[in-house]
Amino acid sequence: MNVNSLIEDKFIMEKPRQSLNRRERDRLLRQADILRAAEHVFALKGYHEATMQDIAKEAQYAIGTVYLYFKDKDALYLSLVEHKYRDLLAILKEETVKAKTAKEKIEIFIYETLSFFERNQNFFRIFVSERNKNQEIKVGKLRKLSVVIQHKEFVVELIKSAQEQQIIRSDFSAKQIADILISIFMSVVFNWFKEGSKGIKNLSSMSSFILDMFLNGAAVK
Amino acid sequence: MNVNSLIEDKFIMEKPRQSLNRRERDRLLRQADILRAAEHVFALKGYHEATMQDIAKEAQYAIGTVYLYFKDKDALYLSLVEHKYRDLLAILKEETVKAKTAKEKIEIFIYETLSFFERNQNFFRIFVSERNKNQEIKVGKLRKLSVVIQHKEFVVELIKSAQEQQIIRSDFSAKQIADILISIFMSVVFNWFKEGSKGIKNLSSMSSFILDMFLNGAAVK
Amino acid sequence: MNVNSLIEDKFIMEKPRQSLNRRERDRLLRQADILRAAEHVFALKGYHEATMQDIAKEAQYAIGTVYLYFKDKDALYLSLVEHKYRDLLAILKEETVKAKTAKEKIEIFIYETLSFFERNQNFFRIFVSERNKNQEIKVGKLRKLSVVIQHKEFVVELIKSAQEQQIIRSDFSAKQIADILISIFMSVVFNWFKEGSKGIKNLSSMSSFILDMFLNGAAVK
Amino acid sequence: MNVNSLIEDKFIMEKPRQSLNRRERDRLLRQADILRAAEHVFALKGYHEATMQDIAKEAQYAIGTVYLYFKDKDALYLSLVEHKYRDLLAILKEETVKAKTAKEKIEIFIYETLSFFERNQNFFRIFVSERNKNQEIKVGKLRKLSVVIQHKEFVVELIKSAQEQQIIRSDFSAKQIADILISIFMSVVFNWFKEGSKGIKNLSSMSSFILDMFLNGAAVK
DNA sequence: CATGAATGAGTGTTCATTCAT
DNA sequence: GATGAATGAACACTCATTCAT
Repeated sequence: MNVNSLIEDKFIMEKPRQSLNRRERDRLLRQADILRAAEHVFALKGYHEATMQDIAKEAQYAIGTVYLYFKDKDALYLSLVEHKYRDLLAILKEETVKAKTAKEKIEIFIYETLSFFERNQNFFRIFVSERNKNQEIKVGKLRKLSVVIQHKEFVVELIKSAQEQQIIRSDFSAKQIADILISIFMSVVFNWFKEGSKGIKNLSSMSSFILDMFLNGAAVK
Repeated sequence: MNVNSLIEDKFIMEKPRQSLNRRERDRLLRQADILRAAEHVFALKGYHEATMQDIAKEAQYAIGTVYLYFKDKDALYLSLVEHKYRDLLAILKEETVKAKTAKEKIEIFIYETLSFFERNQNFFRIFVSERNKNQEIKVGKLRKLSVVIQHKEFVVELIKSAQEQQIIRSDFSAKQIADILISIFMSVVFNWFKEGSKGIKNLSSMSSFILDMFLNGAAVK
Repeated sequence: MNVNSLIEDKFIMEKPRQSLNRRERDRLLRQADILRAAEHVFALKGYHEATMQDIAKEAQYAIGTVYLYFKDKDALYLSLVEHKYRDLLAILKEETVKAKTAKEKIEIFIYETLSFFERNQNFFRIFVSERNKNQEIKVGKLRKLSVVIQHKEFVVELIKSAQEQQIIRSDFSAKQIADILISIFMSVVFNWFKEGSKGIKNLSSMSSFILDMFLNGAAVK
Repeated sequence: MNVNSLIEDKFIMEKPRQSLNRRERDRLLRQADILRAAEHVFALKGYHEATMQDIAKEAQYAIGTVYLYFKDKDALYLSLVEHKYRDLLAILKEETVKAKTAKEKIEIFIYETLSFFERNQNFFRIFVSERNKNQEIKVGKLRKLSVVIQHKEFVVELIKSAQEQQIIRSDFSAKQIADILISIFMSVVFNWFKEGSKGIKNLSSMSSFILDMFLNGAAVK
């Protein structure tokens, strides 16, 4: 968990009084500890099998402490997902602005997301578990998390501009095509992790496989 | 739940004594009731949030009765998934043999699966939930359910023969491509259901969208 | 389970109408079947672990049938104990009358009881389990079972007459001494069964061991 | 439940830091509460009829609290029996060493055990219930509880040394004779409790009755 | 009468959450 | 603020008993 993204949470851009900052910084440090532990445990066991006790132990805090930082299990989970998405989104935005063409942007999007998940395998499991979940009433709030929506919109915008640049076909909506891009992406990453050590394909070759399949499809040309 | 598939379970090809059949048929009818209820509840709440009580109530049986037909929650869940997959697989096999070319087979595969999920929206949620789940130790047995494997193999074989017929590119493995086909498929169906009533695209147009994206990709040609 | 003792239950000494007798005899036969099964299962698993299903299966009847003959699990259990005690008591009375002296009667009592338990090892487990149980509210009714009381009284009478004949000391009550006799007896039989095959002492030698310890005690003379 | 015996569990012979001791002592206090409640309830209802809820209520704790101290019902039961036996055994060892002759030791053994059960009537019921139980698979582990075995061995050693000192006859094994001593003992205590208030014999007279019957038997000399 | 499917109260156990220290 | 013991609602599952066939 990137502490920076936590600090941003607060938008404390007021003049930083030292004593408050110290307190605040400590708080964020602990929050990050707990989120790190939660990520590990949720990835390992899934939402329901993971207990708050597990997470507290992994974080090396008492269970009561966890509740000091997160109102309940749900909030912890949601916060975890939110921060991760925020981190990912920050990277994507930062890197894609460098590119000129929409195609380059898509390439960068794929490469950077791949690389993000490589560094965050635990989160990938959670990410995958969460896509597609409309059930689980409580956790369902996820879909409304603004970062998740922002991430989705980011991809849609990517496709939209590619459509404008005549790189992506325009006979289907950007949203539909964006979903398909993400789907293909997830499928590839999923297999990558499942195969584990043996595959160890490098990121570049995987990137180009995804891009190729996405752009050109499976048919013989 | 299709009662036929339940009845097939028994391979009762012996001379059908009426009295025995009656008992047996009753049993299967009730089993189907419960599976139907389970499908509904699991789809609505997911595996963990669904309680045996919920399912019993939905099926209008007492809790004990459910246990008369399924040894535990896990067995009920597994049985549900297994039967659904079996139904789907039976349809797919039956319909694809009619086709001559591999391309036709893929078309039929898409159309029939689409149509199956249209009739089994509840199961679709479960299906989606299950793909991607490596955690959840017990439920994890699912991946080993032979019908699930058979279904996967069926799709791989479909791709393989399309590769042999030079319809699908051969620079990637049939398995990789099969995964992508299923991914695209799932993504489309997922959105279809999410949009609910408003979209109501017809099956044929959706089929051709999936096929188009799968074969030709998203790039402008 | 001795069918005779079951028949006695009814004290039907009225003129035996044939049709009724037939019905009645059938009924007793089934009752005996079930009691036999219950004896086996209760001995194996104990009262609580034994299920009515277990017993029905062992008896090769449907569960409903068991309830046709015994009002509930408790009644079945009680009936079992009662019949066994009745059988034992009948034997003891029949055999001890043959003896002249009180000492002979005691010898016969020991020998016959030993021999009864040899033939009814299953019942012995139940018998042992039951002695000493005041807890288990429901089963506690046992202590009031008249046969159990009769059996106890029989032993007390045995001791009493031995006291009158100056064979047994009179400085303690017959009841106290009777309890001790039974205790010693149970302890020996318990070990006999526990040791199982290896010990295989014969009945006579065990009888005399019990009698010796009971009469002369453990002290060196 | 004697808190001392619980504290001994820990063999805390390290320098007793106060803070640690406090926590630990609290824990043992609560454990003792629960064991006390369990003793009461198990004695009253027996193992199976006693519910964890009953015990929790008796102990005035919530059900979850009981599980904080004992992993399951079985563990609670076993722990109870173990602690009681340990207490008894400690007393017996402590008191019998004071005696010189084997006969004195036996006298002390009888007197102290009598006195222990007078203070632990509830446990006596459990003790009696447990002797004689070979069935009940789980609870059957009891027989292997080392304290139970140690207690038995203690009595056997008592008899053995009495045999060596020519006080107890040697024509039967110490084990056989030990069993008989315990049997007689149990029988007397059992009646003592059953008669309840009216009997109120004093311990000394009961001791000598047991010893007399055990050593000299029931025969007129 | 015999059957055994159906019932649902009751049990052991877990775990998110609270709160006194 | 930090702790973790205490709580009790909730769940999966069992089994004695009933009753329609």
